[in-house]
Amino acid sequence: MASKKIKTSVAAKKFLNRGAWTAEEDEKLAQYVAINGPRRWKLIAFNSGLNRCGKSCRLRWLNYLRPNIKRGNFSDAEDDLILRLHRLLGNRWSLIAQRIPERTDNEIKNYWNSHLSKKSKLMEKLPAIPLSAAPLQLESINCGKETEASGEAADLSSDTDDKLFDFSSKGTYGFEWVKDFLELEEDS
DNA sequence: AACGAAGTCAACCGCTAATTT
DNA sequence: GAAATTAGCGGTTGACTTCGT
Repeated sequence: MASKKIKTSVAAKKFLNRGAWTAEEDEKLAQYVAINGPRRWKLIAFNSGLNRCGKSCRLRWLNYLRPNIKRGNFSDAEDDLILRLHRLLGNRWSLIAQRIPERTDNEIKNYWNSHLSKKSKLMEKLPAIPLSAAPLQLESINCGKETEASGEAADLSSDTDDKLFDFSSKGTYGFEWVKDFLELEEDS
């Protein structure tokens, strides 16, 4: 059954649009999601008249069309925060993104791969130099946004250091947990 | 000006987890 | 409880742009 399903899926894919989204497609998707909400992406893809798969629609919405997405250059504070979060969380891009307002996991991942991974390696070679010469400017980032994601990363809370990884008790963008982490880091 | 190398980033793929039936 | 469906994640690809020669 699975193989039949795969064959159907491959055949169907031949007729789906791929590649870059047009402004017209963006508009269709945005309109449909505004009315019906961002769920059941397969239905969204079908009902909105977009010749795209649901996965593609979801990605486009999450990374470009949804409100409150900041695009363009990363600030020094964001750089610094990403570097620190990556040291803490590794390649858990979605977790990192949840703590950097208005940035998507895909954008952060790309930014890390093209910019920060080099910077990070450089830092490792120069351990005496702190990650940032300036103190982390948490206030400069929009911290007021409490979201549904406050309970995410609960899986991490079962890790070795419960206090450090207990995100559930902090506001998603409160950054209190980051301060806790940085204090622990500095003490060691 | 022309060309190749390197960098960037939007989009896709495969997989797993979560949810629904 | 099992199967099917949906959502979400991280890695990778490939088109496009920029840079260096």
